[in-house]
Amino acid sequence: MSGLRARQKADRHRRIIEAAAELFRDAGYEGAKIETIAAQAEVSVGTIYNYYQNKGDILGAIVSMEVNEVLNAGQGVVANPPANVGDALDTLLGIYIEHSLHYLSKEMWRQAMAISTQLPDSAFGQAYTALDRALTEQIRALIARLQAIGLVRRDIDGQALGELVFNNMNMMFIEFVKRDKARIAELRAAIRRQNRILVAAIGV
Amino acid sequence: MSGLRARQKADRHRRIIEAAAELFRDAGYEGAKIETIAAQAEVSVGTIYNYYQNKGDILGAIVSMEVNEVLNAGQGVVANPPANVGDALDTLLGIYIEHSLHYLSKEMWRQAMAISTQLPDSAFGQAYTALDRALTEQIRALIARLQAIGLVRRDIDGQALGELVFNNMNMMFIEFVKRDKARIAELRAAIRRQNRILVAAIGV
DNA sequence: TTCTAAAATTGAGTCAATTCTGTTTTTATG
DNA sequence: CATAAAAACAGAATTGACTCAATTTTAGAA
Repeated sequence: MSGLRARQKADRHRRIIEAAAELFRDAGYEGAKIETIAAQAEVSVGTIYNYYQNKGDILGAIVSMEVNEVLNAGQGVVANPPANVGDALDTLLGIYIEHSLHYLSKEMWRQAMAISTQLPDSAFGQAYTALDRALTEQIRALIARLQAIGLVRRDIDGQALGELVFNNMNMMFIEFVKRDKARIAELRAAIRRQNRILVAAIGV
Repeated sequence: MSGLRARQKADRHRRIIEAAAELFRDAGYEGAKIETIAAQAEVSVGTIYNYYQNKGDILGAIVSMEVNEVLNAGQGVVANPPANVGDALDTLLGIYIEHSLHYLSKEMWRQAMAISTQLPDSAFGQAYTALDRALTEQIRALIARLQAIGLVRRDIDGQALGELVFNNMNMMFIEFVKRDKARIAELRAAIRRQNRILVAAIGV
């Protein structure tokens, strides 16, 4: 079953994603018509719906690539964190934030977030929630690491703290993508300021 | 200019909101067709669009009523908070959460949140952001009150703390409305657990 | 009362996502 | 090779939010 059909399938998947990514960037998510994506990918409209359940799922595939890359980059920090709680958190969250606009425009993020809330049970909705959980888990792992090193008090509830840090960052990120004018540097500074309260509380 | 025309206008507004609220609840947001809302409100489709810019704005009007009610209820807690930081936060956030499903179903919340992210510059998007800010401000006011009473350390950055608490609650609430099965009691317990870290850090 | 400009209403028409159904291509089998 | 079943494709048809030009209603002046 890995003959012609499978190859064509993979190729069509790729063509659709590439066409969509380009059009989403150029014309925006709403501006990119399925018909246009289909034309550019050289498939029919029906075929796109054979590959993806809806327009959102196409965007979802692009978002997944982005977040997985970020998760990968984050592993390095968890394995070898800066020797200071504040910097450790700032470095990990900094990686998330700095990577975030690499493939996705703010408008694409807005759409992706909206869809994941609107249709939490859709393929993309579930994938997005899983990605959020993976990020939370990575922050929790960093905290556990800092506890092991002795930089964070052992009696701190690492799970709760990880959720708190992720939730705050994520909410700040949502507000960030909602305002086209907002700058990355401001976002990071605001999050650092908020985390300072936590850092003071959990340091040994 | 407060004659017949103004009265009819107010009456049509009310009829549209009432019809929409009922249909959103019964058929869901997507399931409620503008045509049906118009029929039930005894106006034409065009008239609805004369009163509201789009379907989301109709939902927006309902959400605003809900949140304003919650803000009102919260004032009492800020004016007269429980004599204990953990309880004070829990009481205020508890009011928000317990009221939240009074007029709005989870599905309606999901749609409202999605629209506010998707179209942050629309009438509703801006109103929603303002409501979020008002809630954050109320939490900040509670913290300031607790500082004044002497329950919270004066050197704590009240603004940053307020944002942290609100962002975390809001994110948890988003996850809550995304899962139809999630119970209010569980949500409150999870938030209490997260806030415990903060409470330990900021108490005198 | 009658008339007129402004305001509001109407519903048929437009547009784009999604669905549906008949056709074509691929694979597996004899 | 021939062929039948399965998988995938195509694009016309449907659906529902939203627009707009024509019509109706209202407020106030004469």
